[in-house]
Amino acid sequence: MTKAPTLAANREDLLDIRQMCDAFDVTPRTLRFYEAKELLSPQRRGTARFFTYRDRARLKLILRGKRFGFSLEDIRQLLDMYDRDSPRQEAQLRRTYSLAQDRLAQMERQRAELDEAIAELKDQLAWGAALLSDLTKAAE
Amino acid sequence: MTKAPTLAANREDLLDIRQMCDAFDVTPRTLRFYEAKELLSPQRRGTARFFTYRDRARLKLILRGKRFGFSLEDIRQLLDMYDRDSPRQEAQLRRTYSLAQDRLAQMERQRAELDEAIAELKDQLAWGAALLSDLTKAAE
DNA sequence: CGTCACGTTTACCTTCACGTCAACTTGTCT
DNA sequence: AGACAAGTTGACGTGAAGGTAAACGTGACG
Repeated sequence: MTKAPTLAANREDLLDIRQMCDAFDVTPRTLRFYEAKELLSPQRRGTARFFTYRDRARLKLILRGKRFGFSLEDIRQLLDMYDRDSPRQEAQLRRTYSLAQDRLAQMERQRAELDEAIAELKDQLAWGAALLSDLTKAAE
Repeated sequence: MTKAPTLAANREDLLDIRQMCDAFDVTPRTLRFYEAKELLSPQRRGTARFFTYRDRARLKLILRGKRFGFSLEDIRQLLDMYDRDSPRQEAQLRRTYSLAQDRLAQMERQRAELDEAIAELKDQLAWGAALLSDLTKAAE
């Protein structure tokens, strides 16, 4: 099991880079890289970083997105969608909204495909199991 | 709509590189690259390539795998799983089998996560829709 | 027979997502 | 104050997944 990311962190807590790395199993380099790409924006006290609840929520979405094969740039464009209480221009909101609709459609296609892939793989496994049991019998 | 990959191709048909590219919407470079990586093994008449039904089935799986964020190397290891009637050593079969079990578990986790992600996104969309309608009303 | 469109090979180029390393602060312990 | 661990910036390196360009071969057509 990979450890739960929210291990004893309240909404108002700030995590330093090490806690953040341990919580999400990423390297410091990765967090700095995401900050440079404007995917995260930790508080900076002097030069040190402190990651807020918002950063943690975003990082969770980033890592999830990656698992589904989205690029960081793709992900960046969508992250704002999840940012409920940031000020918005209507035009920008409309763009984000329609982008999110597209993404939803894409994810639903992906789900259908995933179901299909799972069914196929199960089929192959059944066949493999049968073949293995044949081999075992033949060896007696 | 992207065109159906199996457009008028029977199991015994051989496709040349152009037909293959058109059918799957990839470039020749990609097909040659996959061949070099031993993901595909088209017939070679002299220097020319002809892609078999097996190649087409494999390419479909390759592209699907990519959409789910798997690397080509990941995919290569699994492709043999789908290769029903290639000769097998028991040891190798067992490895492949257990690898496929792992992959199945991984895909089922991914499916759960995808459902969650879809639910969240829908929620955000509903909220966005409400916000947009507010903005529209306020503008009247 | 020329040439024109494709296909092939080899080699180098590019982008993304980080890893690695050096040089430098900064906080902490003693 | 000295030392040590951790964190930071900046530059450069790397592997995956192709793109691009040059040089050559080859079949089809007029």
